[in-house]
Amino acid sequence: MSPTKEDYLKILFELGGRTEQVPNKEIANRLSISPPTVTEMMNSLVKAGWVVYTPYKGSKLTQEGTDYAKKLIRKHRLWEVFLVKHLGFNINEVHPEAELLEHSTSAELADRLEAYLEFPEYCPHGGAISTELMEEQEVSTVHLTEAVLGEPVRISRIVDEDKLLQYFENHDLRIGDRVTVTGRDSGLDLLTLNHGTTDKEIQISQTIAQYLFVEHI
Amino acid sequence: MSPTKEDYLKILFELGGRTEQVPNKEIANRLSISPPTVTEMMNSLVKAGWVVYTPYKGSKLTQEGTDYAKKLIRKHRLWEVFLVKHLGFNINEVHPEAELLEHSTSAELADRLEAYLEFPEYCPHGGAISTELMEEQEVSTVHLTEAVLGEPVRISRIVDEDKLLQYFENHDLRIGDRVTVTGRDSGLDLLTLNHGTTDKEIQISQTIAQYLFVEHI
DNA sequence: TTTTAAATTTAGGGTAACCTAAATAACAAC
DNA sequence: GTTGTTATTTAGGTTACCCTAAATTTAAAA
Repeated sequence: MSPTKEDYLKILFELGGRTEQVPNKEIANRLSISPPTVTEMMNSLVKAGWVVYTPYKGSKLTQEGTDYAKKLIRKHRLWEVFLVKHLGFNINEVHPEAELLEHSTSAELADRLEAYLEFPEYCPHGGAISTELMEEQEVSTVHLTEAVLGEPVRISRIVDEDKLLQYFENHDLRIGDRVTVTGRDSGLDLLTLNHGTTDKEIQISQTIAQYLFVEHI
Repeated sequence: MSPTKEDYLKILFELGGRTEQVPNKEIANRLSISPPTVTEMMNSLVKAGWVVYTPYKGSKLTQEGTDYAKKLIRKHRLWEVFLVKHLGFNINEVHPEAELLEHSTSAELADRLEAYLEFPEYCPHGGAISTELMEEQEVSTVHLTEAVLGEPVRISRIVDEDKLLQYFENHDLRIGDRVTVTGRDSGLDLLTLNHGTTDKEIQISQTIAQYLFVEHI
């Protein structure tokens, strides 16, 4: 498996490819490559058994593909914990480092690293580390955009892209914070929140709010 | 820089390409690739300024190439220290792991790792970590095959290839051990040693003895 | 000095992973 | 249901890194 192919599997997982068909365009956008390249790669991933592909519709991960993606994400998150906890990296610096390291990590190394870190449950962005917890987290959390109006939720995970982290940081939104969605304007792409601790009103883009995962409390 | 090109630079350094012209065949052997591939790659490394290449003769590293190779070797050795000291890996298991990790390590990460490890001087195989110490070590150590007959030496470094480590381990040769070369038979490719601690006689292949570096004491 | 052996290069080819431009399919709007 | 827009695929091309077979250069041996 090449790092390139591994990236496709991971992105597919992150875009919901475990349960739904992910259109090529989404993958092309996330990886900043052209759509024809995605088509080509999907055919190759199908041949290798990682993906089921329906032309013009999109791709879904097979069970093997899902398992592989989860292992990669686990490695990624383990490295993030190490980089933050032991090497003193800032939370919004670790993503690109872990992105590289995950592809160079054997199963043996991942297991030993996990033990060394004393079996952390979550990465610095709130993502579950054990593959079992990953499933659970997927069920129990929803995109902030899907939270019920007026009901308080707790921020449990932030998709770790450095620019997004900066955006949420700038709006005083952090893991563990309690917020309540008070308004939604799809026309203006706006989401209005009430911050549980400061009781301040916060406005963020609905599109970007998709990258925040919350749990009802 | 691709991991592939990085490997070429590192091998070149290890084969003495800092001071001497290394023939293509040696590189081909060490990387287990065909000679034409080496020729092709050398032309590419020349164009990028890492290497000076004389057709039919061999290649030497430029100053930039040397510096780059040293940085890679430093990263490699830092990871080895981490894997052995903190993750409990066996010394002869760490080489392949570090071989992968070194290519995914930013300068920032290397520096932080080094500090975390409390600035170790040597890797588990006795190789110097700081780029300055690397130069010094190169001057002060010689291949075991070049040790003066009858004069005691101390084993200071073992080239870290798992198979070699096993070979030396099997002959009770470890870093720090004092030995004296008592005989040399180039026809039979044999080197006879006296082990300083056990006073036993040891016979090893001269070809393989090149991968042991010693210091006169 | 000529011959022979070994190392190296040239020639020609393959796969992976990218690209652009053009053709086609899907879907939404009228 | 035709039309137009958007997504996707097909066609054809590029670069990096690998290969084998054949030609060439170098160096050693006769």
